[in-house]
Amino acid sequence: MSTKPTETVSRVTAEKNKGKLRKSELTKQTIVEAAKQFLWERPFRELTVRELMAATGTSRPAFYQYFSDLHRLMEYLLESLQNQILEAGNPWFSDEGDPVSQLELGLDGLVQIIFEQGPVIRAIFDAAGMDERLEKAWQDFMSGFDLAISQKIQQHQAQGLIPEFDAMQVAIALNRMDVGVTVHHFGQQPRSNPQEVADALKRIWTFTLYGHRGPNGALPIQPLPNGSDRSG
Amino acid sequence: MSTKPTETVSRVTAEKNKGKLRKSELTKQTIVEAAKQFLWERPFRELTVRELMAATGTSRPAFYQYFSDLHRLMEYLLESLQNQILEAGNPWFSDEGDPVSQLELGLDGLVQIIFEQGPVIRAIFDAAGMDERLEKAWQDFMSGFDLAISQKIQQHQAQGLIPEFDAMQVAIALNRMDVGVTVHHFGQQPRSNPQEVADALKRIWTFTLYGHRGPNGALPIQPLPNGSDRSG
DNA sequence: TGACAAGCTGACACCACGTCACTAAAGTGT
DNA sequence: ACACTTTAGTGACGTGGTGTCAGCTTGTCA
Repeated sequence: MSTKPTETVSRVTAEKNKGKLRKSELTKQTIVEAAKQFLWERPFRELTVRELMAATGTSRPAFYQYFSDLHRLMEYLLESLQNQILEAGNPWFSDEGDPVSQLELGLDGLVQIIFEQGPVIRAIFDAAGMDERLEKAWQDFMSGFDLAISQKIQQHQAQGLIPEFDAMQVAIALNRMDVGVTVHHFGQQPRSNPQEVADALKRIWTFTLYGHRGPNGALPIQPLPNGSDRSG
Repeated sequence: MSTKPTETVSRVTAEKNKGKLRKSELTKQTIVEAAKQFLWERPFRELTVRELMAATGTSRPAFYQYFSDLHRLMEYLLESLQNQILEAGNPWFSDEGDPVSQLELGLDGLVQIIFEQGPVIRAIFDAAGMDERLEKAWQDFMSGFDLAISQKIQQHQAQGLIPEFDAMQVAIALNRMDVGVTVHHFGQQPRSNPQEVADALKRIWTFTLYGHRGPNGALPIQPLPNGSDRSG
């Protein structure tokens, strides 16, 4: 976006590269893949430019042609991740179907994605604490979800599906829970069983937002005079 | 514990030091205080031994007489914290009174403590991602709560106060939520209003565990679809 | 083939770290 | 108060990872 190739190069690229990657782009992807592979086995704190580049076969200084430091590399990974999560993320945000089922679907999808790249996500999370700019990027990433979730809550509150409470505060809490839980369970091998994790998250989300029973055909919030509420 | 003073010193200490600190202990506390003060203003990643010791007035190498590195210093802070949290922590774990009220009391206490030392706790949290041993200590710290909470849940499940579900998974999730939320809100200045934060946490905990009404026949939280439940 | 750019590299200076041999200060017994 | 021992503190050093830079290769096109 801000750094665009020179005129000469872009012309050449247009002529010659029919779906073929520029060498630079190829090297960059090699670095990214090596990093992912590394992070799948060892934590971010042990990643060094030297070792990373040794794994790619090119020299250490070459790294700096693509990323100004390791945190920028993580920022790059975060961007890719963000797209994936938003995309496969959340049926709940659509306005179709029963909210509880859609919420559960969304959580299943979220857990699945994070499960698939747990260690890499954990690395981004860890790295965010070590670099101001990456931390900011992570916060923005999270804030986006905070906002989307709180808006959805408010929408359902307006429809009477969810009781009144401070939507943003609850959204922030549930969001932080999702991150903490998935990083905990999937951040390093051996990873936990995603189904159990998803079940716990679904329970907390649905109980908190919709009460302990489904809203479809049943009152989302029902006072139930006598106490028999279990049998989940 | 492991490092105990020599025989001579301990005898002398017993005789002469009536509440008077040894010089070394004094210096150590100076370092700890300087660190806390620093972390109240700037993140852990910017803390260096040089700058820390400059603030204490003693030389940089002196630091290593008390802590083998900055992460050990954070580990020391974690230990102090642990005591405080366990202590003032959780009325819920006692078996007296209405569980929902006790849970809410415990959460209020927890939020209060974390509020009071938010930036320091955040620093420990950040630092945990940068050092293997500190990370282990943090995990143990968290696991302790996971276990205690899940046992309490199981106990209340046996009494029929809480519906059946995987207690440990839910405990882990709620615990990670607490950490994520409090670090988010209180980890740096300006800190959020602790009351609002506590309210959100209380809602999620109680709705998840006890449903939206108290198990004691009382209504700890008014469900009231129209009503405003957050007074404070 | 000459010329130019893209990609890559060896070598460098930098900075924070952790250690060590040593000095200074504090404390202890007479 | 003194000599003596133990504890506390320091200057100087080597190490390892970082980020940069001038220059070398490689590839491409006229």
